[in-house]
Amino acid sequence: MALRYAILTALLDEEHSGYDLARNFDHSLGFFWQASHQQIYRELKKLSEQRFVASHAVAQEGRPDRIVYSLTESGKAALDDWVMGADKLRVLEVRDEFFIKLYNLHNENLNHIQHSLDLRVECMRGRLALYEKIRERRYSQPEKLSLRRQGVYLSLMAGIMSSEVHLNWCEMALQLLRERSGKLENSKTGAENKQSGRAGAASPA
Amino acid sequence: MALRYAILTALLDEEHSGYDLARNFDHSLGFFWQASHQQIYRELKKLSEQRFVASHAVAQEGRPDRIVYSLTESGKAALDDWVMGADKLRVLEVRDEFFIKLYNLHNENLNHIQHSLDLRVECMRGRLALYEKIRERRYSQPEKLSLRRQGVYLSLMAGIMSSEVHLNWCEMALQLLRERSGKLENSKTGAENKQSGRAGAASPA
DNA sequence: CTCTTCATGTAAATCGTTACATGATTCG
DNA sequence: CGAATCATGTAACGATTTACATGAAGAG
Repeated sequence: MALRYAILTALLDEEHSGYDLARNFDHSLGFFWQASHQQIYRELKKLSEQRFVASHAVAQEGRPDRIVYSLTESGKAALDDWVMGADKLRVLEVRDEFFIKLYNLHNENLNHIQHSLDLRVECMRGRLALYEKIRERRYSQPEKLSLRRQGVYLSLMAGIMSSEVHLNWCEMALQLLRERSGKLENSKTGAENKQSGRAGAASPA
Repeated sequence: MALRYAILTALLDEEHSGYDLARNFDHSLGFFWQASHQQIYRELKKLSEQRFVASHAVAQEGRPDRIVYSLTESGKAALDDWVMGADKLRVLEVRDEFFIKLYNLHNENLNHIQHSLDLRVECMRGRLALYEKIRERRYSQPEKLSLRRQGVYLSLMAGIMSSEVHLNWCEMALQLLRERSGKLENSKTGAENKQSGRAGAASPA
């Protein structure tokens, strides 16, 4: 039930096509709610049938028409009702299978896990850079924003803060694991242990 | 596909009933992967048919039997294979409809949003207290743990760090909104300055 | 005597993912 | 020429949620 309200919210300020919405609704909303284009098209159809959004085609040369959706008055009202309704008691639900893998850490997969962490670092740096740019461009003086834009600002800040802390965590984790794989390396070359071949290849401390 | 591996992971150290798993698998895994009891029972049945887990009933007086599941060798092997497999490129996916509501902030729902934030603060404090207790009891000297338990420790730390930062964020948000509702109050009651008391209480960076 | 907890489960509905399809355009 | 991007969609499947159901125990 939240996806439909996420879509209505993304249409508050300007109209969008399904394609636009799918890529990332607005900019920072995508951090707290993700959806594939199939979900969005399906939901847009339903919202359209219920007259919560209105659509009109915009012709383009060569490309297929864009079908552009905008929020109707009743859509706006439904959204406001939902916002005032009771919250789900689910707070900050993270779903990330990497942590399941981390529970299974052992010598044979240590390198693999370290590699995943490296990728995460890259990913988080990119995300942070994007968010920081948005922040500088559009939210540099939060006190002066309208109340609604302060809400958006706060969401953005939540995205920035949790990305930062996750980046810090990744680096802490990598450090701890490097100490470990360093010791592994030592005890292997020292005692001449010939384990499964590619156990401690990369990153010596 | 991740739920099944979460279940197998939870069974690594000790056997559990479906009921136990449903309440929260292990302790901190629940932070990164949630599932209802219906999902878990269904998955356990499948895992049982595939011989990835074994089950036996444990009789109890009065209450219905507990059906206790444990990891089999082939279950362990399947889990290890999955861990070594390619990662989903989805990093730190948060799904929290509160932020959709926050995008819709305006005068009419300001109080409601503030109240939601208060509840979040409570929730985060409770979660943090639980995690810190686990940390003190079982992970006070992370360097000395086995590699696998270091993985669990790192997951726990990720839970602690993101809960902390979310708590900070809530307090920052409340402060910003209190300034706003203070001004609202002022312009409403006229010149009388009766702010809500603790506008500068919390600690942003 | 009702409410909550323990403990398991079925059924239906919705949500989300993966795969496939179309047809023109631009990039290399 | 092959691949990627723009832009929309269908179909099938898998995951998740919500509602319902049972039956005994213990708390208030």
